[in-house]
This record gives sequence, C-alpha cells and structure tokens, in this order.
Amino acid sequence: MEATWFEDELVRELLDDESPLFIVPYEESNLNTSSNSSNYTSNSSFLDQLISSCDVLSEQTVESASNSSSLTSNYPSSFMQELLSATSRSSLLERGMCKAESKYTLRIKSSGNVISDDGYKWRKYGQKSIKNSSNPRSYYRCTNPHCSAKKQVERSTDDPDTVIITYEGLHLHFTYPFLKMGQPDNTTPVAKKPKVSSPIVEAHPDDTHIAKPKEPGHISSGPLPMTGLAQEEVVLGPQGLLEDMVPFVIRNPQTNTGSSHSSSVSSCPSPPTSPLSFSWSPPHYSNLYFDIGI
DNA sequence: CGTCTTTGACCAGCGC
DNA sequence: GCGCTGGTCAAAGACG
Repeated sequence: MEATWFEDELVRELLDDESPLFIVPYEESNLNTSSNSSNYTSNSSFLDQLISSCDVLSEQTVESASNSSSLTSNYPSSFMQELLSATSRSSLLERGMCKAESKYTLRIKSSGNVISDDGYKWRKYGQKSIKNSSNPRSYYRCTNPHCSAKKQVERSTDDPDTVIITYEGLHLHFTYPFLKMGQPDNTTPVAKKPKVSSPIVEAHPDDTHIAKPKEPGHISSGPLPMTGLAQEEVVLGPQGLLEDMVPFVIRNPQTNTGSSHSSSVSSCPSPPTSPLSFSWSPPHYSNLYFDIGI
C-alpha cells in the first residue's frame, strides 16, 4: 500500500524535535510511579525517554514489523525505518536491548517493585525457578484472544534492579502505552475473561501482530480525520491491535488532562490522557504490575 | 460466584 | 537412554 499524505507527515512529525506529535508523560526516574503525569515532552524526547525507560523496540522489532504484511500494508516501510532510525539515534540497541530469533528482550531498570504496564493485559500462566538464579521467571500470555503474544519476566541475576522482559510473538505492545486506554466512560464492553479457547488465529512468532488482517483501506484509504480527531470517537478494530491504533497514537497532541489512568503505572511512560475517545477499551488492568514472583 | 494467581506435574527438546 | 532444563497445563486456592 502506498504511503499517504499523513504517513509522510507522521514520519516527519515523529522525527521532528519540535513537533508535539508525541506527548507523553515522563518521569525522570520512572518506572515505578505514578500517575502524576504532569510533565510532558515532545516527540524527540519522547523517543529518548521511551528508550531510556523501556529499552524497548529492537531493530528486529522494527524490521519484523516493517516486513509484516499487515503493517506494511498500512504503514510505509519508510515509517518503520524512520522509527528505527530515530530510536537508533538514542543508542537504543546499546541499552540492554537484545534480540534472539523471534524474541525481543528488554531490560528495565527499576528499583523497588517491578511495575510495568505495556497497555495490555497479561495473564500469568506459569512460573519457574531458573537454574543458577535465585529469581524465578514468570510467564505471561496476552489475554487478547486474538493475540498469541507471550512474555517472560525475570530479574537479572547480576543486577537485582534490572528486570528482564522477553516478548515472544511480537504484538508491538510498546505502542499501547501511548494510547488512551481504560477510559472510565468507555462504552464498548470487553469480555472480562477472553477465553483462550475462543478462535485464535494461528500465529507464528513473527506475525502475531498480524493475526487479524486489516482491510487495506483501514488506515490510509480515506483521509483520516487527524486534526479533528479530538472530537471524534475513534473506533478501533476489535482487537485493538497496533494497526488499529497507530494513527491515533501518533496524533495525540493535547495530552491535557492529567486525568490519569491510574492503573497505568508503567515502566514505559504512562499513556497520555488525551481527548481521544476510543470506543474500544482494554480489559481491566488488574494486573498491570508484573509479579515476577520475587 | 466468577476471575485470577499459584504451583506442582507433565511434556518436549537437548546434551552427554 | 537418561537426566536436566525450560515451557506449559491445570487443579486448587485466593480474592473481590
């Protein structure tokens, strides 16, 4: 699918230090507090903050995403490459990010409790003691029935303050925190307990994020009312997958309100509260705090 | 009562 | 073949 006007703009603004395109709450030390998201920064800083706090988004992540049929159908590869470029600027890959096959590992420096909200609800399905480590590893699975993403959380043996999160089955969770989710007045009911037994699109580790092919026109076929978004109720795809959300993530200029998404205390910057109103709402984030069993 | 977490059991892959 | 290890399952208990 060809790039559209807003995709170019998106890339431009993403990389534009001045543009308030990305405005996210940022907390210097981060990771474990609060919903006092009063400090916001522009997109360039956003990237840096994101990177420094989360060390998320590996090159492979971007490449995989870029190569995926669904994303490329919706977003120009240039976007992904630009994103990669932007993140590389901040030495992302030097900050603990590593990759192994289809797994994506992030290291999160976090003193105290491990708190991480990547905007999605995870269900813990197992915990194992690890050889040569006093810290157990916890296994989580995305509760979205259409997502087969999994992640493992464990503390680093050499640095107790560092938590290692390994994502398997790219779901681009990193993007979710920047969405307004869990808005109290959301109207769309979401099954509290998406049964895994429900039809799951079989996904391979590398394409879980494309579990649900999107209609080509979803994003770029008509001019998306970017600027008028604030007044519109944006209807996300049923899965709330990245491809459903990116356009809304990108243009989120008025993070206003500080009304916070209280539960979204996150290792990543908390999702900005925005004027956007999604009809889709995530499941309750009752377990936003990773319990890594420590 | 429904949902989620815990945790021991089970299974598969791998190295010796 | 055997043992070790990592990953998953599923029953039981906890919790709201």
